[in-house]
Amino acid sequence: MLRFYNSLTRKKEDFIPIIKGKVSLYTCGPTVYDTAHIGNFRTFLFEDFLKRVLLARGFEVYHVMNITDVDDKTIQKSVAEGKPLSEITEYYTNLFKQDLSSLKIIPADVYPAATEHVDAMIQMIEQLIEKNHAYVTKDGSVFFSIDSYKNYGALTRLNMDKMQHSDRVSTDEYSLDNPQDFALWKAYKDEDGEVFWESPWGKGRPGWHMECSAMSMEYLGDHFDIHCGGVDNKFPHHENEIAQSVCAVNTPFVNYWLHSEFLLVDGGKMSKSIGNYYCVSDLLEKGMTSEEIRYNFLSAHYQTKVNFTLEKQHEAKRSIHRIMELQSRLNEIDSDLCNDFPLEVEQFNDALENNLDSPKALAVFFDWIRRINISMDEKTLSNKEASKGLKFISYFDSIYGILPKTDSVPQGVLDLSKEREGARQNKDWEKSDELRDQISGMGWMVKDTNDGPKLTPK
RNA sequence: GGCGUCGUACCCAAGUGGUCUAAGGGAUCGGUUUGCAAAACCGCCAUUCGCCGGUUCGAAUCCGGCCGACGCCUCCA
Repeated sequence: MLRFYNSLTRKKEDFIPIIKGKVSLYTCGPTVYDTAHIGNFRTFLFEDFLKRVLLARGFEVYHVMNITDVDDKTIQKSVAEGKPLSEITEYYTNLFKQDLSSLKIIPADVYPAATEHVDAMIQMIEQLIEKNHAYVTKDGSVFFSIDSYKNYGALTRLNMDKMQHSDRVSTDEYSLDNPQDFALWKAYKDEDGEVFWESPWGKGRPGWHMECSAMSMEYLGDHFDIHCGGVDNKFPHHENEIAQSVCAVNTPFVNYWLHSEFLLVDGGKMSKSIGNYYCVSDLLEKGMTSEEIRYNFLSAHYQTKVNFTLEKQHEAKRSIHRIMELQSRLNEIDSDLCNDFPLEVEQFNDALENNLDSPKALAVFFDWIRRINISMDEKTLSNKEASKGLKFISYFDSIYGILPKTDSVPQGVLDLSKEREGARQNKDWEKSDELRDQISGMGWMVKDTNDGPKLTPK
């Protein structure tokens, strides 16, 4: 039985989907005003892991990830660069999708963009006004009245009376019923340039939280299974989303809220000014592979902070190597075809089902690796067990996605290796070592085994 | 100021009342293997879980205090 830690109840709960065997999943996507950084991708990678576990446990998953393509930052950028909003957002949306695919993240079923769902948002805002949960201000903005929703603050348990106001509360909010009311619709201002939509309240654009409520409802229905995001989105984003959605349709909104913790870099929050700021492409350029990035993120539990440092690449590289080494050892055995898994798969699944305990599952997997290696060293591994092992590895990788595709050995390297074998037969060690260096220079390693040389990528 | 998360070996990191004299990975060291290296494989590596008290037959796990780190507090995953 799958169990998740539900942020809403602050308990680990059995996962029971609304419709048996099916899961409706909504994950907060990026604001496409700049390149997403690896902190963002920690969350997306956690969501990918969740999805892969759901799929592996036999659920049918319908996954929606929004693209926020209109907000202050996107508008600012489009004005600053003198380009239409859509040009900016399309550019960064494409970059985002490239990064997703380079990290081997399974794509969502839909990526709805906020700007394509403004009508649905307007409709929802009208419903809220009608039910007295929202009101129009003089300038033509619409605000949600948090006093109209008794359970406001349930997710984060914030005491609204004691909250210290940050100086970001702008002066034009003096007209609000409650200074903490949030915008559903923002009236047009000059700095918005060409960005506006017509609405019953005049020109303007939707507030940030609105898109997730309107789009999740459109694609997943009023009430769905899982909503994910980073912890920082609990407040205000998710809190506001709940308020809007519940008040608009009077049904429960989301059953399970899952939040992933922050990624720290060199012990602190990533920030451009400190310079500890990485994008996926930065890491790839530094020679880190997408598998190594996945390993680093997935070797910690999603609810703990991960401190990312470049030195961790080594650990990832060695661990991945170890798995691949076993895989290639097993591949050399004539294995009987069989559909079973080793016993350890049960513990492995238990760990995953227990709130996605990926480090624990990894530990089980590495325990199994040691057992099989010992058994192979003692030459007591049966063909059937070898076959089970290969199945286990591929099942493992269907969830972690950390084994790179193995390249076939280039002909040039094969030729050199053959030449080196000749030199070794003649005990011409000098020439042999020279050829080994040459092969190494081409990115391949030679291992001299009892069955002849084996070539592996470095 | 309010709310919250966390502190486990040299590093990373599970475990949240008994099977814990605490998984797993990396590094180091020792060994097997090897023409030699490299790689691979095996073994070793915390009587102890930030500190101090308490509850309990029993605590890394629960409670209180202290110290330390980090985050959120109106548009940052």
